[in-house]
This record gives sequence, C-alpha cells and structure tokens, in this order.
Amino acid sequence: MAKTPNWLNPREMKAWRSYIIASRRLLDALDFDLDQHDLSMADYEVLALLSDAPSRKMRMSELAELAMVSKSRLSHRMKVMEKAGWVKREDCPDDKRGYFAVMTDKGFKAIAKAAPDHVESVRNRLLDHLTVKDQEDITRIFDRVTNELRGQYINEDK
Amino acid sequence: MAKTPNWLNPREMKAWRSYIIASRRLLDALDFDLDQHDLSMADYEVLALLSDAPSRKMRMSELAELAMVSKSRLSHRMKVMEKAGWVKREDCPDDKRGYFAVMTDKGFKAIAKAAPDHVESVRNRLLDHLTVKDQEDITRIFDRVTNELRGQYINEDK
DNA sequence: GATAAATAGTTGAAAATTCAAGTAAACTCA
DNA sequence: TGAGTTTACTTGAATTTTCAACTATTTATC
Repeated sequence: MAKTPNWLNPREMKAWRSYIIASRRLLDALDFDLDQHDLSMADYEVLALLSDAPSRKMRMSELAELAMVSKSRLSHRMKVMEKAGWVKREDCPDDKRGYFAVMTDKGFKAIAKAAPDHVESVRNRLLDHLTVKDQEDITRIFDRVTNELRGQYINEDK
Repeated sequence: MAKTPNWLNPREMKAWRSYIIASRRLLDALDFDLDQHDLSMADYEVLALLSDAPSRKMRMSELAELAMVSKSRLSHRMKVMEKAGWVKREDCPDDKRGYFAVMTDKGFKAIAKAAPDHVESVRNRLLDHLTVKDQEDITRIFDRVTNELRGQYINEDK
C-alpha cells in the first residue's frame, strides 16, 4: 500500500517555486539577449568551451560532456555551426573513430564579439541583483546540489 | 568606441557557473524522473495549473501565461494531450475568439498519480539538500531576481 | 589473435519547439 | 457604424532536439 505523499510545506513550496520561476525567466532572458548574435545559450557554451581549449580544439565526446549535451545533439549542432563557418571537424590520428571539433578564426571572432554582451547580460539579469553574500550562498548551495546529483542520476548518452 | 568588457571576477564566475550547472543537471534529473509518467516538466506544469483551477478549467491565454509557454506551444501541446485524453477544449461563450482548456477525469487521474512521485523527486534532487536557511535564502534571492526581470524583458507572445 | 564487448561518433526519422502568418472576434474612436 | 487595431487563438513550415539504429574502430578476454 502506497504511503501518503509527503507534500511540500509552505516554506519548501516557496523556495521551489521561486527558484523555478526565476530560472525560467532568467534563461529566457539570456537567450533573448544572445539572439542578437545568432546564438543560443547552448551554442554559446559550446563555442566558449572550444575557445578556451588548447588550440581551440577538443574531442567531440569531451565537448559534449562539458557542454552537457548529448553526442547526437552536438553532432547536429556542429553541422549547422560548420555551415556558419564557425567550426570544422578534424580527424583524430590517435583514434580513428574520433574527431576533433576545431574552432575557426571566424568562430573565434563571433564568440569574441558575443562574449562582452553576454557577460553584460548575465550581470543585468542576475548578478547585479545579488550581494556578495548572495553569490557565496548560491555557490555553496548549488555546488552541493551538483555534488548530490552527480552519481544519483545516470542517463546514457548525456 | 566600445568600452572594455567588465568580465566576471572569480566570485561572480563561481556563483554563475555553480548555479547554471546545477540547474541544468537538476532540470534534466526532474525530467528524467517524470518520464515514468509520460510527462515533461512543461506538461506537468500545465496539468498542475489546470488541476488547481476552478472547475479544472482555464482560458488558453491565462494558462499559457502562468505556465510560461508561448500560446503556439500550448496549442500544440494541447493537441497531443487531447489525443492522450487528458484535456479537451471548450469554447468560451463570453468571448467567441477564446477557448477553455479543460482537464478530463483521465487527465486528473494522470496528474494525481504523477504528483507524489514528482514531489518526491523534487525532494530527492533538491530540497533534501537544503537547510531551512538555504530555502529562505533561495526564496529571497530568486524572488528578487524575478522582480527585476519582470518589466525588463518584454518578449511578444510569451 | 580471434571474438566479444565497449567506445566514438554519425545519421535519419520522429517528436517537439519556434516562427511567421492567418482567421475571426472584440475593442476603439471618430 | 464602420475602418483600423488589438486580442485570442491556431496552423503549417522550418528548425531544433531526441531517439533508436548504425558504422567503424578500439579494448578486453580467453
């Protein structure tokens, strides 16, 4: 027999709702801002990772993992970013199954152009409204959440 | 001439990264859990709103607004939820342009079945790892973010 | 060193989402 | 009252994302 559900109390409910609503709006706003540069948050993240990698080059798998997208999705996105001339693929001599995602100069210019606006957007939409204490609280809390989540949830191909 | 970008300092960067990474993982995990019930977070939200509405019935526009999805998206989702027998549409006598989204008994049963597991999932993935103080901090911080965001960002049809 | 299993990545189709346009009713204001 | 505008939604096409194969290695095992 099913035990009676442990519904959220008002404090829990408020925390959860506040978080989820703000997050939805925030992410929407950030995507909205990035749109000026023909980028989504997801694509931005991929390009940012690539631009920081040595030789602006990274294995597809690693990039997918760090960007937290499926391999399949990365493959598809790479195809459109390749068409835009921002990235290309290079085969990997050490492992003939694998490829490197490589950022082109054009891609680097694109992200370099978008980055200041994006940072500004993150400030305007979020950071400007947080005190130093808030920032520290958020770091502490969400690092803990990530740590708990790691391990818990194993999803293939993610 | 462009002013030099105001890059994030390490504390800001950590707060931002911690938040965004935890959020991505958290949302993924919650969606993963809801999958047992053939629901996504977005569909769950729509059904939950509907189940709380008087007569389990709400105007499409209002529902879209509260669920924070575009009207177009809601229209499309309604079509598939209608096919699943969870909702139906009723025309609105007061305004012949408009419709009510109405939850069926079957839909109510579906959400009633999913709800305890979803709450449990929100606990496991998030709330269990937060102290009372953390919950209060989150409420305070994210309510502020939402308030700042409201107004700022006007996007048509959202 | 052959065979099985795992890894790296791609692909095409299906499903979901966005985008731009369309319809019909309801305001508005002169 | 009627021309213009706004509102409430839907629709179909385009884009994006997911899902389930599939290929080509590489790694492990015996």
